[in-house]
Amino acid sequence: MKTGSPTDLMVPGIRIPRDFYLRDVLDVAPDLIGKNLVLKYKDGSYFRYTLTEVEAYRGTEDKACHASKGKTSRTSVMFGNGGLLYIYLIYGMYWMLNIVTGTNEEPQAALIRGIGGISGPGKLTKILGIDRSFYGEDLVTSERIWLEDTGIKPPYKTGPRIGIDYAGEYWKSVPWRYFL
DNA sequence: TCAGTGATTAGG
DNA sequence: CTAATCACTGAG
Repeated sequence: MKTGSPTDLMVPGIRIPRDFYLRDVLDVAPDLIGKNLVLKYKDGSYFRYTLTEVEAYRGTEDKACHASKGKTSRTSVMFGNGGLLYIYLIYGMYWMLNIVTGTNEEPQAALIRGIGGISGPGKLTKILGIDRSFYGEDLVTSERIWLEDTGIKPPYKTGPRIGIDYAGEYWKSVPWRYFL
């Protein structure tokens, strides 16, 4: 069994059900802080890391959200029900891990920016081995990746989202980044 | 500050 | 087909 950093709760919890993800991303994203991300590998080993940093991307209005350019083959999963993973490659090197939220035709997702002691969305997917093959994976039914609720709700801070200079002043400034 | 790196997208 | 873009990272 692989374990995380000393900051991890490292407490097994209960798999989070569908309803959790079907809410608005502005409710789900802060609720993700303190939840455990669990990965099970083919050799039987586990990762169980606490989510420490998350960003919300919300709807076609949000100029920072990939769905603002409409539904494409890449973003299609965001237009479905919550609980599935939206994965994409950025700068030719880094896979981004996003959790789709909301209900049908409400394109939303939460970007996972930090887990356990690992800070940075590109670094964590590299360490976890998350790639293209996780696109559309369902956190509610998957045998290799899911979220657990330990019942602990740590206090969190908020701030503007990172790396979205192209989105314009307003969308750049909304405090949709949540972190420990 | 800046290069690396390649999928995705819009446009011809 | 071409070219621009990019929810990042690590080196200097």
